[in-house]
Amino acid sequence: MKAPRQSDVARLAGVSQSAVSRVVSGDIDRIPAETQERIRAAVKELGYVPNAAARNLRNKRNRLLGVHTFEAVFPHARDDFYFEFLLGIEERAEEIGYDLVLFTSTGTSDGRRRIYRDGTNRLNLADGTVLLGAATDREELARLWHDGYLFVHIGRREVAGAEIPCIIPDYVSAADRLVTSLAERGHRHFAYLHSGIEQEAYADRRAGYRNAIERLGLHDRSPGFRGEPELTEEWLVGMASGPETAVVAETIGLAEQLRIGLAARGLSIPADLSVAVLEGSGDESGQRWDCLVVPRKEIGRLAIDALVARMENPDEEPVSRLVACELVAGETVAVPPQSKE
Amino acid sequence: MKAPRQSDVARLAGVSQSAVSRVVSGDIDRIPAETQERIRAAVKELGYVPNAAARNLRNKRNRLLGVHTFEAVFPHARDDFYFEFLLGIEERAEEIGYDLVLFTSTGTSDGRRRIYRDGTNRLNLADGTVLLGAATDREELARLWHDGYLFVHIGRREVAGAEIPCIIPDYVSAADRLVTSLAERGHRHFAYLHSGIEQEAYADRRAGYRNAIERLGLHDRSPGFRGEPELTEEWLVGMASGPETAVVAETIGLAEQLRIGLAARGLSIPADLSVAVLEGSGDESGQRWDCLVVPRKEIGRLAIDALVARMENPDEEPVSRLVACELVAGETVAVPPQSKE
DNA sequence: CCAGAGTGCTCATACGTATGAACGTGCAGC
DNA sequence: GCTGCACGTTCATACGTATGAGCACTCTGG
Repeated sequence: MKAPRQSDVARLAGVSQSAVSRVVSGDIDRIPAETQERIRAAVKELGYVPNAAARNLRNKRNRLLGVHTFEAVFPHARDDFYFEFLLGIEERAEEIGYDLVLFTSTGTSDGRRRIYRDGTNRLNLADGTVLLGAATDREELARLWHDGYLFVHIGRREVAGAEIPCIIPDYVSAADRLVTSLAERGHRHFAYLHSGIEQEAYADRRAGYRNAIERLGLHDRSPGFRGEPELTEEWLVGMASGPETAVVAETIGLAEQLRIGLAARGLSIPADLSVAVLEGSGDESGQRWDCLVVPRKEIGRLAIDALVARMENPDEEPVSRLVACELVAGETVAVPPQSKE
Repeated sequence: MKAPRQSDVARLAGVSQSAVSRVVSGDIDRIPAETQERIRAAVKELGYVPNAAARNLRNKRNRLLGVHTFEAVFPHARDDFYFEFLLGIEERAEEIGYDLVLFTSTGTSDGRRRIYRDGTNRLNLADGTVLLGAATDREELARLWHDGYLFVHIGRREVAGAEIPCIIPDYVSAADRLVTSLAERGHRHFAYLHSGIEQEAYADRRAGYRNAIERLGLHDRSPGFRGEPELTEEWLVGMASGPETAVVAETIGLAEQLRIGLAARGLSIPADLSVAVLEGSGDESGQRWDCLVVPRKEIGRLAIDALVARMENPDEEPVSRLVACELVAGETVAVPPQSKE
């Protein structure tokens, strides 16, 4: 009942274990067809299957790629957060013949997931790992980097003293282009709705926004820009009476709040105010916001490719990669109202 | 840059490799606290992390569980087919400290996935595997069984000469109870809408239906029951004029067709005909069918448990397990119309 | 008829870990 | 002062594979 080994096959075929190994793993330059046949027949008869652990130990290669998220995957997959990434990851892994390990064993009682648990790094079971998730633990990232472990991170992550290779949705450029296109439609006075989230992805949006505002000589009066995430009454009043004709919101949620707040004052989008969102809007059938599209599936695929590239070229400097985000038109941007011209 | 091994730690701590192994893996009965301290310090200093491959080779245990589907997972996950199963699988694996391997490398050009590819069985990378999917390949299942590989299948699968351990939604009982509850509301004449799918899960539904019909002495006139899956004009006519007051449909799709066919004749559900479906209806906001609920998440969890149980008790006979499905009331069942009494 | 090259295969070893057996030391008991 | 034992540690080995080096043999060309 025990799984047959190469030596069992060898005995049956009347050759040595190394001959079997050569045939099984394709190193057959000096093995005549007839012997190969004999060995293959024996392999088949015994139902021999290579032992992954042994191969691994010997080769340092697994054809196994890890996926680590700092929270459970599937619950979130449903709200589309991880979903498209996984789709791309799975698709690409399948194409190039790798299996995927979902690191689930690393869960702690508080629902977070750790890479290092009592000193063990489960990740090194895989040849390399794609990390993702909003709740990235920077300390662990730093340690992983210092250990020389092979990984890429989806989304930009800045960690002092470590050069994390990332696949980065280009929010800087997307935000810049979004503002630019609003300016082209005549908007000069902008406000920015700040989510309060302190994370690279949001810093990038803010940078892109600021870039465009300055480059084009536009005017900005943003409560969020100065760091207050809430839509206060005062702000809404200011917005209604002030010169602003366009608002750039970081999230759909903020935009929705804004719409409600405006409606309460008898103002509507986009007639009175144009609103664009720096986030993909999904397919939900509500308001069709002018927004951007993060090519998540593509990013998943690229992450796998980056990982494999690094595996094949261990000496090369790891490098991050920007991925462009498209802007999509919705129904929430128009030319500025005449009343404010 | 190379990862430190136990022997490196040992040298630094001034002990032998085996002492390190003992401390690292918790076999410390005869190692005094002071030595442990020294070793732990060395582990920390070098950033030692156990090599998973070597451990696996030595232990024959991986703490890796496989998930194999005969089609790509994620595309289908979205329509909820795999989703809840995966949710349960991930959840339970996390709870008991296992990682998951998604077998993606086994894809073939035709989109199907194979377990055995040029003789190699990738699955044995994991300690055991959960198999699922509509498109189960029975030959591979049989071979896997004969190879003595450890697995469980989600959903009943019958393969000649092999006793596949399955986690089975109890469609037999659910169908029986469904008919029973219809009978309790006064229905005596039934028809059954047959999907034409030849698979155990549907055979079970049919068996349960038939059981109840016979046990309760009810009347059945089912085109589907005799094997024709289509809703023909004749059948609809027969249904409208015949004595039937209740229809049991295998799928939501069939039920929808039926509703449209009836509407075209001016008949409505449930006023003229009660309809219940032997399938979960999901959350879509359309018609709220009387139907059953397959506890998918629970089944995913049970599959993991069954797998682990078999790992821990290799000698015990593998055994399949039935999981009860609840019936949920919708808006498509009523008492029989007076006109047909 | 010998040097040299090529062919078909095997030997031996390393990968990193876990663990039963064994070894040496110190100490208690008689 | 010898026996026996507990303690702390190391030895030696096995897990299954891949591969460079090496061996025996055959053939070719000069």
